[in-house]
Amino acid sequence: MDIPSKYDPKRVENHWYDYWMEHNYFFSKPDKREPYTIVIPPPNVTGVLHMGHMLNNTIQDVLIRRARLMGKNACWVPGMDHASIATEAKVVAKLKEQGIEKADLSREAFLKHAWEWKEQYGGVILEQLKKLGCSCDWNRTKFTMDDDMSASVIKVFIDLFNKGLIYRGYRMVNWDPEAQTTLSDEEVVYEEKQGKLYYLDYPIEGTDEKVTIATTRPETILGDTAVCINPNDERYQHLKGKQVVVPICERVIPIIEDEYVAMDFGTGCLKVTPAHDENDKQLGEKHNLEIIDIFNPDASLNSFGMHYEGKDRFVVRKAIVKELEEKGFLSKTEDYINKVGTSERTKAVIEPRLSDQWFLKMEELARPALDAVTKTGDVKLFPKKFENTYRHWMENIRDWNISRQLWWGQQIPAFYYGDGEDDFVVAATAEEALELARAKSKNSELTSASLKQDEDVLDTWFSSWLWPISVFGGILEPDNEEVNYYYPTNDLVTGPDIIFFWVSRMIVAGYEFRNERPFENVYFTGLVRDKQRRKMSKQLGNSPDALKLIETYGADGVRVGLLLSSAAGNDLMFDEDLCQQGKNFANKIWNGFRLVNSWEVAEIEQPEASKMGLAWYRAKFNQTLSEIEDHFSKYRISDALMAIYKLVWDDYSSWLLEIVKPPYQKPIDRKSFDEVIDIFEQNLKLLHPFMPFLTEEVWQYIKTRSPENALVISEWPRVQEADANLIDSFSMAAEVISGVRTIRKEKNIAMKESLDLYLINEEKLSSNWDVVIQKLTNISSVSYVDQAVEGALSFRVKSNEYFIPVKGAIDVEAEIKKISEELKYTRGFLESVMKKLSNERFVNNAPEQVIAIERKKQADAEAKIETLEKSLASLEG
RNA sequence: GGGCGCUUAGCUCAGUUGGUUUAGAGCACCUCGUUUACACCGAGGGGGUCGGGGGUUCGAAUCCCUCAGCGCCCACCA
Repeated sequence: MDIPSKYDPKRVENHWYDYWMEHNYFFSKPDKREPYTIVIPPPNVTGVLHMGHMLNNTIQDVLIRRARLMGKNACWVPGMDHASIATEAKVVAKLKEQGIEKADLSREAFLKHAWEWKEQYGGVILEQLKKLGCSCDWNRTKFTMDDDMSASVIKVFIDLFNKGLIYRGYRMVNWDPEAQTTLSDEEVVYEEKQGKLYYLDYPIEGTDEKVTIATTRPETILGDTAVCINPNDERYQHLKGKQVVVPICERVIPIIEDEYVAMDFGTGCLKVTPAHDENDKQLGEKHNLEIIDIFNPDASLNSFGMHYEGKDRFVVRKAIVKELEEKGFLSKTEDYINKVGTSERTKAVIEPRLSDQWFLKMEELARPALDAVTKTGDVKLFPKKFENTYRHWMENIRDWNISRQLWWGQQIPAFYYGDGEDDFVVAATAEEALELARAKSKNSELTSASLKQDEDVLDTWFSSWLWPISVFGGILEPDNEEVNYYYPTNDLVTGPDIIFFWVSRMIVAGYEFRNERPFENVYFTGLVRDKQRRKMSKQLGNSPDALKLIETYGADGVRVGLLLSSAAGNDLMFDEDLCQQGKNFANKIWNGFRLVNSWEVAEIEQPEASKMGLAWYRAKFNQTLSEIEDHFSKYRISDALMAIYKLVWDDYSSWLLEIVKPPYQKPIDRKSFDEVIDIFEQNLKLLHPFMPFLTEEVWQYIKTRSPENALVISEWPRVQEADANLIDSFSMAAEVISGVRTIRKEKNIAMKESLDLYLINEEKLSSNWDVVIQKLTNISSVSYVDQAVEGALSFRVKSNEYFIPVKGAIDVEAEIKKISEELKYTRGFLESVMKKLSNERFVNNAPEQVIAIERKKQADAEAKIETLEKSLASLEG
């Protein structure tokens, strides 16, 4: 039977994924085993697979698959996030294409469209994750707007409201005029923009004098309700108690005094617009100023904008500057770079806006979550550096604006029965609300028709912060079997960009609603960038098509490529060459299998070389395995993979297989063969979390396996003691092999021409390795001698000296040169050692062990120098 | 403006409490090779005064100071 020399991922990947699904290997339910749980960071329902997802989910799959192999009850919960702003924007855009305006639809009609959209387009990404090999328990797929998930959100809202932690407030919020909704502070991105500072003259009422203020937003003068000076400002003492006239609208406003004003910025005179600036609003409250809101929700001017009514704020800015200039109010303009808040989602410039919003008090809630990371270590962040970021945030936490002026999401369960500030109740259903409202208003005449539910929905993160609990029903049924078994989860893998949005809030929710951490470890991946360190983005078009990559390199190749150079928290400079490396590795493993598979087995004696090689590999394997375990324990996934990569490529393929390989067209002995197969299977187990498809394919090719014996559910090898002596002595033998190969190469001696090897065994190296050396270098005899062999090529390993007599004259001069160089290096080395040893203070202060090491170095170097000098003398003599 | 972090071979990074050869890996590079698993390969090789300067120490890539460059987070005085 012919096996192709190239591994073809396309041929096998779908097959094995179907096989895994068919046999329910990813399915998890509570049992006696130890659980190992990961909840997926739910991708947006609008999302398509990009490189960030690939990296993130590959890491999760590695962790889950390894846990499964370790005999744990591995449970990876997949799902999607309803992503209110993003999704609503997509649906609005789609409707617009069909000529439908959201404003013309009822809430119910819009939501119907939204759900239709979700059913039709949503969740593509989950199908794509399957292509990547993700072993999620798909039976558990959750959506943050599933009935039970929404019910959990509402329950939590009511609970927090009843605890007095949720309040309604008329506050300055970040308004996105394009999406026409509020954003939380975290959703605002500040960008440096070249702007101008306009100096405007305000006439002082009843005089010919004027006062000059500086502003970046001249259009807001129509909302001015005061001018403020610093009471300590010598320049403006004469203005105290006076009033000024606002240009254009000619409103008369007071001059107030407050130390808040910086005397050294601008003119030291500040215009106060309480409706459109957070600081101005605070000034306004302090000084009882009128609030004049001049904007419509879309940031066009309203009737306070006078002749600018209906025009956009930026249009008005230009126009009003012109008008001010014409009328002589503009004294000068300066270039000014300021940071402008923009919407993370729509990129629109944020407008500070006063409105009724819902807030969650965070300070008290945050405390246990802060301690869990910074004090008790109940929650560990990888890499650790993010603990600082986290601490800083949690220590300065602000109240969370949880209302959004959207329809797609969980509608806030507040019901109004009157116009008073406090005329509302919070309840899960309209019926309960009515009952509460009747009691609260002491009006038994109230009917459901007179109740009006709050129009707004809750911030998407207000549902996803419950994710690790709510996916197991832990909010609605806090004592159910599932949540008791799976919660707290083990590892969370996500990006550092959502540490505040999501990670910190989940920790808060965990302690508040279950009195327990939501997860033990958080692994932060880096950002996937391109070769030039640019972020991957649609606009730049530098983001490769994820599915195309899988098509080209195979899922395993892409997984390995992504993982090879991505330490936790480090950005990954993605380059397709990495996937090529992954693909090459897959092929290497494939061919390692092909070779073994081609061997004919016979009942013959096991060659000594094979016996040695196999014993050595066992030791090497165990040594590497313990390194791998160490890497995993520190979440150094790339390092773990690299260790396996080298084990399989170098130790297994290049050394072991070459050592045990039977001569051409000769059979291999049964014992060696069985052992190689066993070793290969152990390798496949280590590789499986990283390269699930290839390894399962090969695993099932080696032997016929029943579904109970699939690789995906086999057993992760246990660390056994590694024989360090075997490893050391082999590495010396490997150097000898390398020495012979170098000579062959330098002298152009073909491999098929056999050679004789002589050695002066100063190191007392065991002769057991001779058979291995002979086999790998085609040496026909090894002889132990006391003296240098005349007229032979030579090389040294430590203080051992090796000689290979060759036909014809050797190039004495070249030999002398080579030896002289080696001598020079060794003498230099010895010198550096002696410098230390002859330093009294070193000898007196350094630990004994360190001195012993230096003495050993000295002895080795001296022995080697002696050898080299002898060789040199004999050559020159 | 405040805070955190980074700077080690061409590239991406290791280097664990300062001491195991005058610094390691993978990739890339160079040379040779159609050896009967694999050219998606094999063998061999070159390449770094550990960002600059100063200090502590018997000893510094590793600790301290300083300068330079880069990145991230937070704040946001018109």
